[in-house]
Amino acid sequence: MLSLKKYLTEGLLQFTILLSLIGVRVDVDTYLTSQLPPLREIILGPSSAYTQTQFHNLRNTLDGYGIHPKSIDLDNYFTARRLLSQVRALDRFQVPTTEVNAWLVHRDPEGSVSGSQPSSGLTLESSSGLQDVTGPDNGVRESETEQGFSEELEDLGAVAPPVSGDLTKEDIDLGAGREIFDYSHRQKEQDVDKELRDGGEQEDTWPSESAEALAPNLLVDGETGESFPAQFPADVSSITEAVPSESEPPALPNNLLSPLLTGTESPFDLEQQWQDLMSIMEMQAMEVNTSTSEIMYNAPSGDPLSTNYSLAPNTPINQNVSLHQASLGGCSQDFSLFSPEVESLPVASTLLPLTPSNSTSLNSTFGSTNLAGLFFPPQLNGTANDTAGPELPDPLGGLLDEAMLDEISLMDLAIEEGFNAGQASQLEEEFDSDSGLSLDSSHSPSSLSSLEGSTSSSSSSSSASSSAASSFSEEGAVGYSSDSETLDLEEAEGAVGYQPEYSKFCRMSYQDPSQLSCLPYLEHVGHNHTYNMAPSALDSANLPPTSTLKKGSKEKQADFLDKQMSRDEHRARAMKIPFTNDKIINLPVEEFNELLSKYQLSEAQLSLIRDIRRRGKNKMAAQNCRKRKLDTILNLERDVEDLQRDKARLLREKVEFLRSLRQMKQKVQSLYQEVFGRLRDENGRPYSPSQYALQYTGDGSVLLIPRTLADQQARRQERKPKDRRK
DNA sequence: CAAGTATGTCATTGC
DNA sequence: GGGCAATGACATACT
Repeated sequence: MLSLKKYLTEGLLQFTILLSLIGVRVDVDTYLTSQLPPLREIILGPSSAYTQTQFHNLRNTLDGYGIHPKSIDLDNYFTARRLLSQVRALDRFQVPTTEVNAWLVHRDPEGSVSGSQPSSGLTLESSSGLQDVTGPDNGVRESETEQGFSEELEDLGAVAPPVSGDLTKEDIDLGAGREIFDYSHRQKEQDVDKELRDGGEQEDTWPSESAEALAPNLLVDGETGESFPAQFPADVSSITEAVPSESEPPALPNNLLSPLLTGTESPFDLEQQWQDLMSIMEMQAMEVNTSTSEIMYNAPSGDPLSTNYSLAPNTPINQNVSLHQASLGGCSQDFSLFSPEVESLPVASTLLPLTPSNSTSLNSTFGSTNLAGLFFPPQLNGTANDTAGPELPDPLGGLLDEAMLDEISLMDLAIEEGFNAGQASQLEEEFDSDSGLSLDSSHSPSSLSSLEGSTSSSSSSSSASSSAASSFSEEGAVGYSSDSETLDLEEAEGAVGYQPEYSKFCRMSYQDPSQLSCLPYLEHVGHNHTYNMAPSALDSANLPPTSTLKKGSKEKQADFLDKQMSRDEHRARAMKIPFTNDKIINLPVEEFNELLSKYQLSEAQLSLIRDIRRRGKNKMAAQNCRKRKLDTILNLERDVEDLQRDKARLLREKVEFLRSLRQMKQKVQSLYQEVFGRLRDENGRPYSPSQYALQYTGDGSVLLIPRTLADQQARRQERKPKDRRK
């Protein structure tokens, strides 16, 4: 019955409306898809490389490479154990995870990143003394980790029941509704109607209430006055770390964010959002930078060298790696450090610079991963060694830079998606309200008015039985509850054996006679847009049943009914049509023809009867059509709300991801510093960070290699993704 | 009185 | 080809 055209039209309409209402494309899936793998790798898989590092066996290895055995004493041993346990703890780092598995994934067709094994340097061999965290253990860990995520997410309120499938369900509902108005659906609508009417004032106050509800979660930007989620600053801080704000704050946004920003059109004021974001970032830049530098270098906070150094590495990398490149799915070995498992997840990112997607590249990639190179990008090495002096430089600076760059790109995505503080908080509020899927969750005035409109159109009566009447009319999908003359008409028609109001109320009455049982509730429905019966019927209707009434009231009623009669009813009366308009309209064709044949009707009468029938049917069709339209709009509204809720939830999760990632990086960095700082050469002197660096290998061992070698490897690996990209 | 809304009606289309 | 449902467009009444 439904034509293809209609489906297409409605589908396109819905799609268009959805897009326009949402305003911006929700790329969170893409983001998550690309974002998740590294995290998972960090958490689940390759991170074992860290834990497998067997520092407690340093003595043996160091012996062979010229480090004096005496330099590794028991203290070092236990320290290494402690560090090792800390590193292992990274595996259980709590990173929110949800139904990300459901998101569309992309596989990066690009090959693996291969590299050469370090040929020299100190090897910190692994031994059986370390726990094996590979193999089955990973699975256990994964489940544990995910459980931890879930718990944390629940604590954060970031876990929402999947709402996927709603759209599909709605589509089905819509489809069915076009042919037969589902009774339960109507009942629901009508219940909602009732609620809305009962608590109409609530709806009006909703916005303010929601605003109040939002208040606790909001922070107000001191500069812009805009409010943003309380957790947002934490997120921004991670970004702030990545931004070399002290060196060239404006350059980064321009260079990094503009490519994507300009590439997408958003109804939101991106510029304003960016300004807000930058203000937030700048507010936090100072404290984060100083604290981070302190942690990273164990240097006095006042040490300008170390502080500057912590910032300096960011600049060249950020400039070299633009988001534009990242969006091309280019590889960066930096993340391969964390994510040898990336190839096991069909999620090669198109947005993040991490993708050793070839499954064979795991060992080679990871084995060749030059930790020092990661931590000391070439640009950094050159400058840092010169400027930072003998003091421990930032071996993790590069890693952090890259990762932070990702954060920037993610935030850029957030901005691109129209994510601003106000919106996020709003969405957050929506997300908190867990009842979005039900119809009554449509707080929007429009939906309210729509519901009211739908109700009033079908039953404008204010009597006590209005709900029942409305429900009935809704159910009948005709939209017209009949008038006050129902009883009279029934009795009048009863003489003829026809009950027009029944068929009028229950348009499908002749299809489903059982629905007639609901008719008595309609006695007091008090308006009349229906086609009245023939004059004779009307006359008779007004007399006998109301004989107990005063004559004046009867006349008044007659006048009232007269006024309530439709034009066609008047015409029918004028033309002395011998049966009711309801019969004319609602009778099946056969019965209708039969009825006509029973009377000797003039051509004018026949014409009028046909017109009445046509108009009457069309009137009901129009009402049905409008009701359908209304339902469609309501469903779309609900879909939009659902999508917005999903978006808010995903953005929240993104914030959590970033926060966890930042913490993890800081921890790795500090551990690296601690480990490196405790290494001693044969003379018992510490190694210079400017000359040596630690490098993890695929087998879990850690090498202490000269920095020059590390730089070479880093450069080599850096070139490969670029070449492949071309 | 203008604007918005609700409803009826007509014309058209497709089943 | 008639009957009919659906629907866009317009008219009208009402708020």
